[in-house]
Amino acid sequence: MKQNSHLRKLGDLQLRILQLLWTKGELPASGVHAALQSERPLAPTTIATMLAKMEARGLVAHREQGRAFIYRAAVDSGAVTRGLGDDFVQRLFAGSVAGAVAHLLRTREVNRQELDQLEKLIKEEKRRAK
Amino acid sequence: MKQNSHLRKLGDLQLRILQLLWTKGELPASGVHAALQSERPLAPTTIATMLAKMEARGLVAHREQGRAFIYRAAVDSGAVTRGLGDDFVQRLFAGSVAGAVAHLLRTREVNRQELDQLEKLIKEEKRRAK
DNA sequence: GACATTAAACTACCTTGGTAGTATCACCTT
DNA sequence: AAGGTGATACTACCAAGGTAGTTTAATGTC
Repeated sequence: MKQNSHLRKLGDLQLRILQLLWTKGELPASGVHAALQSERPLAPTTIATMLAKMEARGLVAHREQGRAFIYRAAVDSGAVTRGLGDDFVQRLFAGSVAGAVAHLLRTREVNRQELDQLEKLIKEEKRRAK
Repeated sequence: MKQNSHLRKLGDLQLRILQLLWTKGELPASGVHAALQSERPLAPTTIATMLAKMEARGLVAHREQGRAFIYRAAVDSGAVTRGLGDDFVQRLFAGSVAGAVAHLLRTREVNRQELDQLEKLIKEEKRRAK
């Protein structure tokens, strides 16, 4: 069993950067800055610093192309989502996935169509769980 | 609509203390320390400091009984769960509750019985959402 | 070759959760 | 009255996320 316990905590900016790299594949530091510019008007140095910290933590990696650093994600999207999901379920619902799901469904608006899809998903899971 | 955006972030210790107060109702600082002793062997001063910080943030409140401070939660359990849930859904699934639920169900073991209950819950939601 | 441009490295801060040592204060006991 | 005990107050630190200024290295341009 993979122990992704180290990616249970992730700051907002770090997560956004990872999400960006997951969709774009690779980006120079300046490209990350540019892409985030509209939603987060940060200084280029801020992005560079963050990337360096993230690399030290093993979240991203880079290669050099001339003088530019091209960054890419070094952790899997699924693993991160999984890790943060574990944290959520663990902290608030004592590890009960069903409890977490029930809370989400009960306290939020989910439209008809989505409910249908979820119902179908549950049927599949039942079949699989046998 | 209540905007509980301020309780979207909560440290582990802070959450544990709140959970304790929600179940116990009221506790002196020393009682909080005692109750958490086994799972977190922290100094009494650590608990006291944390409670003070939490009070400054409006998470708990206290009354004095003699020289003892009796603490109680100042925020609702539902509101906190809701806030942290919002954060989870927002950050990882762009606000899609169905997406979050689907991920949780797909990537984790949920036993037959729980799946049955969830199925029932979805039917209820459908009826309500009409 | 001097210079402007651009990207990154280095350095420094602020904030917050978490942790705890030391000081203090009120009360109880003798 | 003196001293012990229990509990909070005050103060200080550390680590990590986040933010950005200043410096340095490489590139292209005139």
